[in-house]
Amino acid sequence: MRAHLDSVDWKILAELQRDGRMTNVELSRRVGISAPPCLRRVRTLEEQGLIQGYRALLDEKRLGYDLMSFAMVHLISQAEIDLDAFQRRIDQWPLVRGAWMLSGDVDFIMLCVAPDLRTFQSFVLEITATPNVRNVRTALTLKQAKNAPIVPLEGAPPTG
Amino acid sequence: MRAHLDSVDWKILAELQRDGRMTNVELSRRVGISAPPCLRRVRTLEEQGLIQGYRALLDEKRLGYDLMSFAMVHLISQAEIDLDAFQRRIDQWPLVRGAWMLSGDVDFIMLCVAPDLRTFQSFVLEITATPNVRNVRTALTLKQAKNAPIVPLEGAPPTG
DNA sequence: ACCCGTTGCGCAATAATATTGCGTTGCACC
DNA sequence: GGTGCAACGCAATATTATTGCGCAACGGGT
Repeated sequence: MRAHLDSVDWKILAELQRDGRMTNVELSRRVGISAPPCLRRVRTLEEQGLIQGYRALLDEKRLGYDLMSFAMVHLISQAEIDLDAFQRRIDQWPLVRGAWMLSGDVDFIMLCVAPDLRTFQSFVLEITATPNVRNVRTALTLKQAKNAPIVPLEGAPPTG
Repeated sequence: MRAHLDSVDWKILAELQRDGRMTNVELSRRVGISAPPCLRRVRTLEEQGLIQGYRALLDEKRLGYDLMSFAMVHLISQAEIDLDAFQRRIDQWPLVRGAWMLSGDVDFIMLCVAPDLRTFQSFVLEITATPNVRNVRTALTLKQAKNAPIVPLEGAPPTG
């Protein structure tokens, strides 16, 4: 397995990040090699876990999730076992799209969706009622100002 | 064009959200119709904008972006023209992966990546030096606790 | 400098998938 | 009961994915 990614690999990642359903023929054309080695590279990137998967990007508003909000959670105990317990709790909440453990003031920040404010409010109550939760602050999003591909790839690795 | 999504459409969205590169043959098998109408539905969903695109999910850590952080920005003026100006600024920052305009205390929250702390610090200085920015608070992420598909779809629309 | 193992390329052939055309069916609305 | 629409699925074709294989480039060891 290739130890280091070359410029063709970076191009592949950038292209698939931009359009994950591009055909391999088109992809190979764009990165400048023929289709078979291109596909082999993609498979290798997938096996290495550098490509973790592919997702369709949906319009959540038009699918009934009008509301998107951040929820910032302070816990009472930050012991590892308690952090783990809270993460397992997060996994079980379907309204939580993304979540991050933070350094500093707030312990977790969660990105949540909900069909309406009432649903969201009762969800916040549920979070608040969760063991080890000290308090929850929320911030409704008014508008998504940017939704860029995961990693900024302009053809060159960030470390040179 | 179908006014309302039926259960097959929801299944398609759920499946493509989970695996955006699934072949149409496999997809059609999973949603229980034959391949041609399945593909036609997918195209329609794309044209309607309900499917906005497809993305490969990359492992940002292993691609050299060790650091992920939130940046919460207070602006001085919240006049529409100033909000728009700041959004255009956001678009030009490649380290910003996602950004949301918020209600309440903070005006914008931005999800940023960087190869290292030094790069991130100088980026924060750049944000701070941006016109109309009152202050920036940052919170480094220690760990991504969840990265779920955009919309929770368990086969049924949220509104019934 | 040469040999040799390794790696990755691309051509060509095959397998699988996407896409189109078309006839049929179910259903709402006269 | 007829008619038009919408969506289905079959079958045919076009396009794409995948595999096998031979060749060229590179690097290490003699």
